[in-house]
Order: sequence, then structure tokens, then C-alpha cells
Amino acid sequence: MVDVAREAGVALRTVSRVVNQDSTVGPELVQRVREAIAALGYRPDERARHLRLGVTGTLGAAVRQLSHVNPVLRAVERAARAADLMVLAASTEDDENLERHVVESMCRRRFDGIVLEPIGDDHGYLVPELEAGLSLVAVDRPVLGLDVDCVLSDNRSGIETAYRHLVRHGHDRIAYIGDDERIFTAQERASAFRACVTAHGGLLDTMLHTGRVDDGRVHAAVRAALSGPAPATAIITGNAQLSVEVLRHLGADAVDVALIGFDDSELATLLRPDLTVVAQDTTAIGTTAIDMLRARIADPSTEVRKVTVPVELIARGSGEIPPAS
Amino acid sequence: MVDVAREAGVALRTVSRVVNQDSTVGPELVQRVREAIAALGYRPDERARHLRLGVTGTLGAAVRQLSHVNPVLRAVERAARAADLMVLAASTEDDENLERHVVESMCRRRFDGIVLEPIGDDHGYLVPELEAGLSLVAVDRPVLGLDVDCVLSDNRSGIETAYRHLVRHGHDRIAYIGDDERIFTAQERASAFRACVTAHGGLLDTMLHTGRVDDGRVHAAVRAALSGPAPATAIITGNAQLSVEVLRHLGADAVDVALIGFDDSELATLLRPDLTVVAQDTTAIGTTAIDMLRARIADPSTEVRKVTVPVELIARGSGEIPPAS
DNA sequence: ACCTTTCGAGATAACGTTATCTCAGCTTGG
DNA sequence: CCAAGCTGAGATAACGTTATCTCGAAAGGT
Repeated sequence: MVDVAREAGVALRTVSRVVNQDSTVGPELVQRVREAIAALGYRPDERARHLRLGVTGTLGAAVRQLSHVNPVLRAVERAARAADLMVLAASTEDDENLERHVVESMCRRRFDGIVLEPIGDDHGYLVPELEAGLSLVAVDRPVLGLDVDCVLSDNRSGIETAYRHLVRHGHDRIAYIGDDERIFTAQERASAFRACVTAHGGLLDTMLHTGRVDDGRVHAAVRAALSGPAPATAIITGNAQLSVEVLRHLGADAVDVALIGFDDSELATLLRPDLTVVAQDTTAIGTTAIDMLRARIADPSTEVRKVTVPVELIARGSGEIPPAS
Repeated sequence: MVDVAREAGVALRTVSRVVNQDSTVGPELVQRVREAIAALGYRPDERARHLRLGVTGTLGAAVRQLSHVNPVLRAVERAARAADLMVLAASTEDDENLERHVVESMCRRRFDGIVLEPIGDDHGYLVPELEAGLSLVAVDRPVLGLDVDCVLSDNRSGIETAYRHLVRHGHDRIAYIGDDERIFTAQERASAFRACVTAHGGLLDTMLHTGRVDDGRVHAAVRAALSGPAPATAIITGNAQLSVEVLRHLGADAVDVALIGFDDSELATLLRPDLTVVAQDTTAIGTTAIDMLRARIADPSTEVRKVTVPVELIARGSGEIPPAS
């Protein structure tokens, strides 16, 4: 920049003015500076700019796996772009230590705010950052033990809706195959399922199967649910990955067992019958997260909000299969 | 930092030494500085650090869609992490203007290097950046017109392998349904297919269908390929998305038509029969990209390399269906 | 006892920006 | 015709780090 100033024969400050489109520079000088910039191949350095300005115009997104389908992240990117903010994302790989490393890196880089899919239940490392003014919004899961903005899906009502839908189609013995209950969403969904069964006067017995997603476990769960004296006639799955696994193990039986999957996915319409799902409103989640983050950045004293976004049941066929006589 | 120094009663430089684990600080001072850091909630500012150091220890990844399945990105993140580099990723949404915006932002932030999935064919905006020392590696597609490091899959041999595989299983009339040939990989794959048909003495006729992925077009292509006096008995698809679409339109016929899909995917083993695919070695692509990028960062005069990574045919059933008698 | 080496720690000057203050040269109105 | 206001542009001081140089004191060798 100092070279550009020398080349153009102006003061350093004037180059800065030209670069920032300040109107108080005469057209002749603007021209000279422009030429000098082109001649010297000057490229502004945002590090220095951000350092001086205090803000970076950058949001961080720490998600479980960048390279997985994540429609919320897409909405986050779009909403941020609309607000002229750059989103830079990194994976936490479902690893608490990596999450901490990623988030702390973003803090040291002084990102203006962070969108986080929190992992595990100890987020103590966030406390000093929050005290120092970090703007953070949790997505999909809350930050346990900390009073932090968050945007969640209405997991409970998703399960309830699915359950009622199956009951309305004549099912009485409905099984649930879910993820490891140490995961917040899995816990919420399983607990909602328990409440449904109890309210409906049924027995949990062989109807509830949760745990780590693992080929053998899913297979065993499907078998257990469909066998015995009172086999299930319908299954609800706890997430998209489990829908896939359950379908894999159902095999040809898929046409006889009603199935509702949590989470919509591309393959839902590839199957026969198409998969009935409880779909999250990922666009709403993403845009809400950015709105909340921007509000907090603008005014750190904004009171903490916990937003729950409704889910929607999309009937496509698999959830409307009647119980085998 | 100056506050910490005052609090601890030491010089600024000494705080810096403690933060950077410099061994030339007495244990007593280290202790005092540590306490001051904790008391004041000091958090180092990487912007200033990077400004002073010149490097940022950060790589950018500009990919088409963060929120899509992208195993190459996963490998890139892992390889970078192993080298103690942080990867920050952003989507280009298949939009040339957005690509430019994202890449230029990363340049202004002085990322040490960028992994790019290039879009379109005018990358002139990169020239001044490269001249100014930008380290860049293109992945999946080359940067047309510019001599830049890149890592590509062996698209041609993937198609050839699939073609030969089908011939070996008795097929004679093999159709190809591919993506828009304005996309580099789609062009390469379609062109390889043309060469296969010609070499095999067949007619392209109703056998080659390329264009934008669109419901109607794919449907029409499938119909055209399977009808007429000499219908295809096997289909090769140009990418994972097309495999899905083609399967959707094949419907119940899927058991009668041999199918080989380009790109492996989760649902390949969900179908019956399981999908035979040409799988890219995404791990090799990602790690190679990072290796090349690191080499270029270390020595910008390294000569430009264009690496082609082999692909592998994974037979799972759908590609071994014999031609209908 | 004196010179040299080693070591711990401080002072100062960058890195590349922008905000603030200053000032010279105009215009403008009474 | 002059004071007051405006306007374009320069000088200087930050922003928060780290590299370099310097210096005093302690340790070691003759």
C-alpha cells in the first residue's frame, strides 16, 4: 500500500480512501491510484483491515461433517450471504476435542459469530469465550448447561405426529429404532416415543430399540421388532441413516411393514413405496440461526432465545401401509 | 496483551514468549503471566499474529456445495489436519461469480493455499492472484486455460472399464446417460463413451444421452434407450445423481437392465440388486491435493503437476445382469 | 580477580490497515 | 474584502502481534 502511494505520488491515506470508495478523493487522484494499484498488483490484506476495524465480517460454522448432506448448513450460508457475511465452515467429526479445537480457532481468528452443532455435554470451554463476548448460536442440539441461543427442531411433536399417523392407519404395535440416546436429538425422540406408547396403553417391550448405528444392532432390532408373539406392524426410525439401514434389513418385507422415517432425504422418493417422513424445516432453522446470530452480534445484551421449529409429516406411501391382517 | 504484561509486571515480549511456549522464560515469570492471562481472560488474536508472521496456517476449500456429500472434502480436511493446517470451507453453488467472490475473499484473507473445484471456463480472475503467489490446487476438474496444479479422476478409463465389464457380461447395446457436457467431467465421460462405442463397432444412435439433469430429460432418455427396434440391454450413468434418477424411472425394470453408475454412494447397497459402480478414490484425491498444495506453499517454484487418480469398478450385482434373451 | 560466555528479559520496530486530527486552498455570504 | 465554512488530502497514531537488538547479571575458565 505504501508502494502504491509512492507510485501514485499521494499519501498512504489516500490509497486507503480510493480502495474504500471514499468520495472525498478527486477524480484525477482516483485515476492515478487505480493505475498504481494495477501496475503494482496490489491486493488488500483483510487481516490488517480486520485488525484495525475490530470486526471480520465472517461467521464460522462448526458442523459434524461438512461432507455430509446438511440442508441446514446450506440455509445458513445463503442467509449469511444475503447479509453480506462470509461463512467459513469446518467439521467437528462428532469429536468433542475437535469441536473445541475448531471453535477456539475460530475465536482466536475473531470471527464475528459462530454457528455450532454441539457435541457431547461438556461445553465448559465456551464459558470464557462467551464472557469475552463471543456470539454463538447452537443448531439442532442445545449447549447443555449453558444459557446460549439455540434453534431446534420439534423432535417430540415429530415423533407424536408419526405415531398418531400410524395409529390412524390402524396400527397398534409400533416399533421405534433410534440412535444412541447419548445424542440429544436421539434422546428426545426416544423419550417422546416412550410417552406415546405409554399414553396409548401399549407395552414398550420389544418396541423400543436405541443405540449406536451399527449394522448388527439394526439388524437385530428389526428382527426383534418383527418377530415374537406380537410383532410390530409399523416402524418409526430415528434419523435418515437409520431409515436406510432399516430398509436394507427389511429387504422384501418393506412392502408389508409401515415405515416412517425421521428426516427427509433424496432417496425417500426413490423407493417403492416412497418413504413417508417427518421432515425438518431446514431452511427455517438455518435462516433463524443467522437472524439470531446477527441480532446478538449487533447487541450482545439481547436476551437468550431458544427457538423450536415445527416439523412436517410428508406422507408418501410407506407410512400408509395398513397392518398385515 | 499489554494489560497482561502490566498485571504480571513483565514486558510485553515476555507475555508473547509465554504464550508461544518459548523456553527462555523463568518458571516464576511463566507462572505470574499465566495467572495474569487467566485473571484478565486474555485470548490471543490470530489476526495480528498472522499479520506479523505473514502466514495464516489456513487453507481454503471452495467446493460446489458444502452441504452435499463430498468425500473428497473429507479427505482434504483430514489430510490438512494431519499437517496441522486448518481448512475453512465455503460453497460456490456452481456459480462462477460466487466462486470468484469466495476465492478472492480467501485471497484477501491471505489463506496459505486454496483447494478449488473450478466452475466454468473463464478463470482469468485467478491470474493476478497466482502471479502474486497464490498457491492453488484444482480438484475434480482442471482450471481451463491456466497452468495450475490439479488432481483428477481417471474418468476415461472409468467409462472404458464399465463398458468392457458390460461387454464381458454379454451386452452389445449399451446406453450412456450423462450430465451436461459443458461440465468437464461430463464431457470427458461422454467422450470416452463415444470412443468405446466406435471402437466396438456399435452405433451411437439412441445410445448416448447427455444434458442437464432434469426429470423429464432423464425419463425421455431412459425410454429412448430402452425402446425401438434395438433397445439397450445395459445402461451406464454419468454420476451418482443420474444413477438415482435413472433408477427412479426404470422402476420395476431395474431387475432386467444391467446398470453401472459412476460414483459410489450410500444407496448403492440399499437397492436390489445392489448397484455396480465406478468408484473414485476420493481419499487419494483429497490427500494428494493437500500434498501438492503443501509442496507448492513450501516452494512456489515447484513445477506444476497434473495428477490423475485411478478409479475402481465395484461389482455388486446390477452390472452383472445378463442381457434379456 | 578478570574476561568471556550464556541466559533471561526488556525496548523498539515492524506487519498493513483505518480513524482522527490537521491544514491549505477554495467558495460563499454579508 | 474578509471571516466563516467547506473540501480534498496529508501526518500520525493506533489495532495486537512477533523479530531483532540490547543489556544486565550470573556462570565458567584462566
